[in-house]
Amino acid sequence: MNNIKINNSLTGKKELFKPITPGHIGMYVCGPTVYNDVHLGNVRTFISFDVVYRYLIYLGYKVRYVRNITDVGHLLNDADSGEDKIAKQAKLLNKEPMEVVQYYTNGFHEVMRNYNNLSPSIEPSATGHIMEQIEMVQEIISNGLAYEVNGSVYFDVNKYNEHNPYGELSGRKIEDLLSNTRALDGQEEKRNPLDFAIWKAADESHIMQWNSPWGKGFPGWHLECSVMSTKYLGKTFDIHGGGMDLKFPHHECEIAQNVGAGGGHPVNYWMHGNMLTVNGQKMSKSAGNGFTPVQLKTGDHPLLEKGYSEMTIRFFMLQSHYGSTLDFSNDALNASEKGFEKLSKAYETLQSLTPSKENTVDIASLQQKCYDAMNDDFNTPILIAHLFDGVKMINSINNGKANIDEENLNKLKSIFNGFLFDVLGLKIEQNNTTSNDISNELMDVILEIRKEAKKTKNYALADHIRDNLSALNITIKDSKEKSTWEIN
RNA sequence: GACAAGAUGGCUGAACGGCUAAGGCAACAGACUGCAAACCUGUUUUGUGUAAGUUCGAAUCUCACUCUUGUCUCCA
Repeated sequence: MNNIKINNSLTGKKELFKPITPGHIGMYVCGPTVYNDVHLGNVRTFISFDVVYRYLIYLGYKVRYVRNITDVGHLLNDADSGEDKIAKQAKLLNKEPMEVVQYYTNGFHEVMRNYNNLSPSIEPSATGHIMEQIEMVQEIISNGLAYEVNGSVYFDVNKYNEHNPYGELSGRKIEDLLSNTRALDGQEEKRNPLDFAIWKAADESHIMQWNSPWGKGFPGWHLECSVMSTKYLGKTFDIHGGGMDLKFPHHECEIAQNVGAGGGHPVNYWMHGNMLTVNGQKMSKSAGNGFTPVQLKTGDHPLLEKGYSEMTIRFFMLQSHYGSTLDFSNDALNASEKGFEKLSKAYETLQSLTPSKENTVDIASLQQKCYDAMNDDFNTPILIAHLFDGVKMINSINNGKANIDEENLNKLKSIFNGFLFDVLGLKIEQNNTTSNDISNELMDVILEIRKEAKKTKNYALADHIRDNLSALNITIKDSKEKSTWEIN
């Protein structure tokens, strides 16, 4: 079996991965809050963990992958006293909260599909687990780690910290946190500024609320992940993923809640994906520098020179390691577009290669390198570099400069199918030549005329066609068999 | 301010003490072409923020400095 190493954010070290139950893996990833469109930064995180999921499956593990939908409980303003995000958007749009939730959940799923992410095994929603959340609040209270004030329940961080290291994940010390706490409104109910709401009382103006032992209210944001991961993966599970920006306070609170409810430390390996930046700044909803997937596809954004396909973007993201920041720029995307084209073309060439008797390429070693790359903390950029070694082999064989026998050819095909498609989740995009709309038919006519002109050595006409099409942003690409075209 | 991550060639981005610092893009040359483009092949002498230290050996470890980013309030 393969030895996978994972950079564990809890310890800050690269550790050998050992599942709790051999052959089975439980993985939880914090999903989106469905109150508006996802942006590219969100997409990056989900692609990163999609590849983790895909690789573990590829190795033969049975993986239960849980990714939640947050549809309540995300407070908008400071100090746990603001409005619920979903409820606010519902008021603005004059819709039922669940209507908002459904709309953006659908949109999220569509984006995930377009980027070729696999569906998680379970995608639970916070509103579907209100009872379980109430139960966990009760457990925490009964363990003396939470207190109720005016119908709200707060987690007692100081008390927790007496026996447990609050801040262990993010490397913070409680004294530092205390000394740096800002004075905020709406904290008068808390005994300590670090305390956080696990249940929040709702007045009548709140349009999302449920009955509870403490009156009408709604669950705190951090609670749902603790509850749902426990319910579906057990009190301790293998991998917990999420964006770097969730490390504190969200994941820190999650640990505290699980421990506080008597479950012990919930996660063996914490994985955090790094941020996508734009001109060096974090892409975020609040900064307003986020591209929606649609804008990226069409290029309809001031910072974009043109549109890019989903697979170009997926490839672009996988060319960096999930733990590193990745800076988004037109140059970088153009480079990825070219690179992915080259890879796609080589894949098509691979299908047409014919085996020979002798063999001059080392496919076994290539395959081992691919596994090694992924085993080393899911190092997709290295894997891609090795696949480009494969591209060079494919082209050499195609040019007659190298030979491959049947056994190795089959192995090479399985490497590309396995790592390119199954693991990296890329797919070859079809050109516009297969569809049969009118412009394709017109272009066929034009290219046929040009072909005739070349045949009769009427180069003036052939060049005239090429130049005038070029003026329309249409590029003709000649090859030995036929000419193709594309719009720039 | 506290804590965390980081600074690698023209751009992007790997490496986690040990052969010529990966790969992609760009540039240049060749091959192909009627000529180009595309595809293919090859090449790209000064590149690891600054200054010290540990070591036989440092991009990698230690110290200082400069700068960047993130978290500390909702965010993947």
